[in-house]
Amino acid sequence: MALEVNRVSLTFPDGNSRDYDAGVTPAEVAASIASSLAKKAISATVNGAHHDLQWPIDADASIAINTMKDEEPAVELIRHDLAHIMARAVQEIWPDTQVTIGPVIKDGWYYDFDRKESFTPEDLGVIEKKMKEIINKRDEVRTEVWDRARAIKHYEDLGEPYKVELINAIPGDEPLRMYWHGDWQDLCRGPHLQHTGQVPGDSWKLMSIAGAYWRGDSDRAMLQRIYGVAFQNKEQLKAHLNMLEEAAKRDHRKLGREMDLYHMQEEAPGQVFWHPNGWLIYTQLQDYMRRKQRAGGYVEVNTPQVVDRKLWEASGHWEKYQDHMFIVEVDEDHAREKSVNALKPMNCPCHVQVYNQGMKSYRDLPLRMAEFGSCNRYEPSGALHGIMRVRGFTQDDGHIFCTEEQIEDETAQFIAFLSEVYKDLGFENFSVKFSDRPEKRSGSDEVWDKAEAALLKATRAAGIEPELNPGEGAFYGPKLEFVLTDAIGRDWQCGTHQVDFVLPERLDANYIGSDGEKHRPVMLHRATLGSFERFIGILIEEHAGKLPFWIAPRQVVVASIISDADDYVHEVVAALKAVGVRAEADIRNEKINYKVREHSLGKVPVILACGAREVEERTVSVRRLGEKQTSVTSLTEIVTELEKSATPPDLL
RNA sequence: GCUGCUGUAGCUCAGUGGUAGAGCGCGUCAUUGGUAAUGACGAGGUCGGGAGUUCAAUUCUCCCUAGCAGCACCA
Repeated sequence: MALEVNRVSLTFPDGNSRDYDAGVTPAEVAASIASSLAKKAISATVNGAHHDLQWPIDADASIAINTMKDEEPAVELIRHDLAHIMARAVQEIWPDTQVTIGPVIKDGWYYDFDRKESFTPEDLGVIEKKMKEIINKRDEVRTEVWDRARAIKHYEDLGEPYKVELINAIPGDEPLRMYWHGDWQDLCRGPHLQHTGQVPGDSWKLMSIAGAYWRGDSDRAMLQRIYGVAFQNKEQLKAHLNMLEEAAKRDHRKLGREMDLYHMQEEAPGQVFWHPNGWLIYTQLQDYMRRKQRAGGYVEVNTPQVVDRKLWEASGHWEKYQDHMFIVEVDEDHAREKSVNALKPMNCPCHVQVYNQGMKSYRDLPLRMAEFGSCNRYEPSGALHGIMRVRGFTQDDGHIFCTEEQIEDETAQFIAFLSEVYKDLGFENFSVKFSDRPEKRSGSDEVWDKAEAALLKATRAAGIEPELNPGEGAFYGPKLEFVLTDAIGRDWQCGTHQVDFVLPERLDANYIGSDGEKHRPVMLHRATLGSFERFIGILIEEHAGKLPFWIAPRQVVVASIISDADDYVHEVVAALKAVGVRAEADIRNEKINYKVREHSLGKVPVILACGAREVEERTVSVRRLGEKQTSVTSLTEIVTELEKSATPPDLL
């Protein structure tokens, strides 16, 4: 047969297909359809994958040409090209800067640079201006595939060692793709736009500068990272910036002050001084959890705060976490040496001590042991964050001692338990992550295989397909993490459920089986809220301070409109208090407008105003937080209604 | 812990090489007002801590400390 060019058949979204010469690029395909499409095209989706317009197609495929109207590819390319354009701008302004990597992230992108001088906030404006110039130049974007040696030589000659290292880290003989935005070049997987002018000039913004370790390794160079956000159009950018502004108002640190919940001070970094309002939330939550746990078959214990290092050595924590423990040394008069203790950083070893008292039978299992355990961890200074990441906190901790056969059922029960609690507290959705064996760990691979398999199986049996978090498990076992997000979308692990075959071994826990022999129990570490501190922080941000009535620290303010109503106000407050509602009188000599404003800012859910009319009719004027409307209700009715609202959900 | 930024009245923030200012809040007085700020007057600060430079430091330099953003860490 004579030599002929191979043909490929491309199928379009409408189901029609057309034949092209093999090696045809999506750009050529677009041009073959319409020149207007060729102009508007930004990329293609080929067999479901995002494809550069310049990448040749060698086999039959499905194809869709993307334009700026296609949100997903458009946003992806805008952000990705902006990363390159920003890097080009930075190198044009400061040629001694070295470039590293610049990926697309949620809402935008970042790029990491190595430069002697620090970028200043003012520099962001300068860079933005240069980026706009580059966009206006409408420079062509080109791409070529290079072999490894050529690429390495290229970057060595340019004095870009980070790029050389990146290439060396790319596995095997994978071809390397090079991109040019005008004359500026970067190593990049792609795809990219056709020219810089396809990036909208006004739908993005540089946000901040921060440090970041090269390749995420704290032993390596600290680079300077510039973050940007980008969207399809100006309106979306505006909406995003507006959202951030609104989110800042929900920050628990701001609301904590405004609602007078707690404070922190220099003498006790990372530790909370709870004020009456905050402590009300805390105790309300604790009372609720205590009831739930009792109903869930847990026994509650309490264990010491200061514990000799011997126990931590036995558990393995001394070896692995000593730097993160608060050490307490005590000189004892007649002792040969100082006694060295640590504030407990967690409760598990203590719970095993309680378990180990007396003989346990298989009939005692599963033994569910709970403690509101106060812990102290010397967290790195940079990790502290309001009350969400602290050095002194209390876990709603629990350890379930059980047999291997009981793991699955106990896991399923816990997931159901946690879901109920989260729902009661206003969290319908949460993400679940599965963390498997870390590099630094105790226990044999065989034990880990068993633990991971058991936990995963139980989770799936509970109808949850967790997101995989490789290598993030605890040193003694795999973890299930229940993650909630704060006002600006940062993830926080709250609940956790962990399988542990290691600690019972190290601390010699056992039980007598039905065979009359000693056996090792499995330990399940679990916390529902995680810590009260973090959970309350999340709770405040989730509800923007407008907490569910039953958990709100201040529930009702009864405000007088005229002083002739004062006696009646006190009567209303007394009636509410009598049924367990947290009510306070406000009979200050102030106008009702003033009182309403002040208590609204204080996030009081219900304001009951009383004037001459209410006194006369034995009613109250009800104003609920967030509503402009008021309504008049009889005293007896509102007392009944608020009594019900104040009842915790588990008691309804 | 690392990089950068910040720390002035209870809060939010201005300001200056010659020991400080606003608004809100707080106190007093007047006002009894119907659903997000009534008015007048008044009190309140070793300008995060220490050292240095200087005739003089809240201001400039260095160290420490705490906070903020991100990274790293998170039993």
